[in-house]
Amino acid sequence: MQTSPPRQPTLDEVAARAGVSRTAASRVINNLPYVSEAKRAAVEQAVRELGYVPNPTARALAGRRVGSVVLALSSDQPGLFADPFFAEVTVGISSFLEQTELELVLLLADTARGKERLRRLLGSRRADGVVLMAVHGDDPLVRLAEQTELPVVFGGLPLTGTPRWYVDPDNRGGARSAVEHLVRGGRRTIAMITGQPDLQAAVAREQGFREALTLAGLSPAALAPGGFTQAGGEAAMARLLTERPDLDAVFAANDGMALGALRALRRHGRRVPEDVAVIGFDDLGEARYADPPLTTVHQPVRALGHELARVLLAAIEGQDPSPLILPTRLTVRASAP
Amino acid sequence: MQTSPPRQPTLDEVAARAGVSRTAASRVINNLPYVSEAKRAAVEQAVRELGYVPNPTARALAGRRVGSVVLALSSDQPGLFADPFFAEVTVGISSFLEQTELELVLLLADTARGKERLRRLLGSRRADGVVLMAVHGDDPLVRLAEQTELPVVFGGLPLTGTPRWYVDPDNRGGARSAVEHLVRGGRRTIAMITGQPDLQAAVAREQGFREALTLAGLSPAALAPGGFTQAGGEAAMARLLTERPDLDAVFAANDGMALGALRALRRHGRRVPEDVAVIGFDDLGEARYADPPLTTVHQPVRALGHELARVLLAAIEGQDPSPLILPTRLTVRASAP
DNA sequence: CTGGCTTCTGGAAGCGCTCCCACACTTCCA
DNA sequence: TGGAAGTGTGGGAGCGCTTCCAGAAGCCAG
Repeated sequence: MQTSPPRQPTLDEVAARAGVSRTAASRVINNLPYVSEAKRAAVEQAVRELGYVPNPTARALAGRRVGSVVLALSSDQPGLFADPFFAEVTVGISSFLEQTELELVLLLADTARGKERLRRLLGSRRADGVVLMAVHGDDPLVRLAEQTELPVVFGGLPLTGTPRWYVDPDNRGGARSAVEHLVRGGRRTIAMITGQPDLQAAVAREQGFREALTLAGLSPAALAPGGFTQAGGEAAMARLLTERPDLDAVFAANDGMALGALRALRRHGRRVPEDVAVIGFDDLGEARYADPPLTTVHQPVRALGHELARVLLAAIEGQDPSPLILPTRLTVRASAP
Repeated sequence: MQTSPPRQPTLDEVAARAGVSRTAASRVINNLPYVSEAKRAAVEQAVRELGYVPNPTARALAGRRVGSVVLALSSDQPGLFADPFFAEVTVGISSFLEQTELELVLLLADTARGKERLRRLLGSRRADGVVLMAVHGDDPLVRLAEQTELPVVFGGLPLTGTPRWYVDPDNRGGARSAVEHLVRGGRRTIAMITGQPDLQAAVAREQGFREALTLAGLSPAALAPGGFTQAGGEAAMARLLTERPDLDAVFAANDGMALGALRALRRHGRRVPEDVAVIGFDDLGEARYADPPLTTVHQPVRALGHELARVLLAAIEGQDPSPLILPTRLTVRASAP
């Protein structure tokens, strides 16, 4: 036997207690004009006394906004979210949303079911907006996302086309700065471990790599795909060493692959950085603790999340925020001094 | 000028098209009895033709369930969610929820505002249930969570008290198995790098450490807190070496600290495992790639998420699922063969 | 054929809120 | 001094769904 369930007070109860109409009470709650100071005060007191909290469900049904935004990863790799990159982005988004009343819904669409859910979501007003990340190659969701009236902000560009709203790290510039650093350090035989070719970030990093080499009058010593994983990077490095035993530097499209490369180099008896310099991309904490500590292109991951949320909010509010390219910056450590 | 917004069809429209009452249509949608086969078929066809999708907001308002569960981290460390542990748990939860219609709301309550939001959430029916993780020492939310009628499942036990529903890895047993392994390997002077004393997991791991030593007729060589961070682990290891230069093994309460310990040991010229064996806890991927690869207590993190979701669902459905202790298992690698 | 089941059926009352609108009362300026 | 414009005020119609309830229809034992 319980005491009667302490039902949440409703707006009607607040209004009754304050001696005003529900409409007036609603205006006070939402901080709208056309309420006298006296009534405003009365309502505010009633709210305090009753511990009133607006019911977001009712609000969503009656009004336009739903009160939540979705962070969706549309990937083909189950568990991709476990990548620390996304966790950091999520923290950034969440910390921005904390200043608002919006809730963050996580939609990890890495299965057919998940994708179906995301598709349905885009076609209906069940959230106020969507941050869409990790879209691969020809993901049909990209087109869907562009057609829906729901504001969709892309975290990272899709492989083709340019969405209306996006926030993207400067992948090309970052890759370029890495290569420039290697060239400045006297390296001439520079290879690259590339990421997945159906990810725009991987393509852009490879582009930057090639550009910088061309500008320096060099050409790539070799390239090998590493699939953005540590194991893949290790294998790729081994292949590169076979192909170009004379290479004196390698640029990996992310830190995980760079760490794998370090392992492979060690196993093959190459000293880092004396024989081979290594540069990664991301700077996600693990880089600092690598052995040797990894020189890497830092990207402001948490800021990325922050900006994604900011842009999405602006879009929801009917503004037309401009897309954003976030600067990246080379962090020099021992692996490529 | 836009074409008319392609509003989502409503249940009324489905009912009209199928030539039945809204009530009947609702019954079909919810798979309830008392609808003739003929009407059922008609409604199903109308649903297909119209592409009808129930509006969860309206559903939530009218019915009892809200259609979402909350994953809340009540911590004092902003950005704690960036810890790969939580990302993995989240993946586990999400993959379980994918089989249901429930959405996952993320509430990172690491600020006063966030905690206030969590408090309000617990006091209102704005979600169907809550998974609460990372509660520290005397977090007042624990009491609140126990009082609310909202089902709350704890991921990891709070420091004091035993909640009605929880899923917890076998921290004590895992720590014990680590120490037993060290003792079996001939180590006698065993130190520990402990976690934060206001986390039950840290306390339990220290307990297991002490128990196993006692059982082996030994006593702790030394203990030093490492705050669960890599940098903290590194500093702690340095202190341990000063205090007990003769130690031949160290158990760290998580992998991050163990990695820090590896660095410190290397810097101090100790060989791992020849001079000092190192064991960590968690086995989160980074352990495999450490140098040397880290022996560590594996805990089934994704399964933890999975079970949390399962238990929560059962609780929501009015059952009284039993709490769960998930087994941990020592993974032997080179740092403590 | 009657009464008592069980199975259908749909009207109507909400869930708690927002917002349109009609109306009242002030200003303020031509 | 009339009325346009600005400020308060609350009634009421929804938002799209679930669910209660009253009643119709079908079925079988007595």
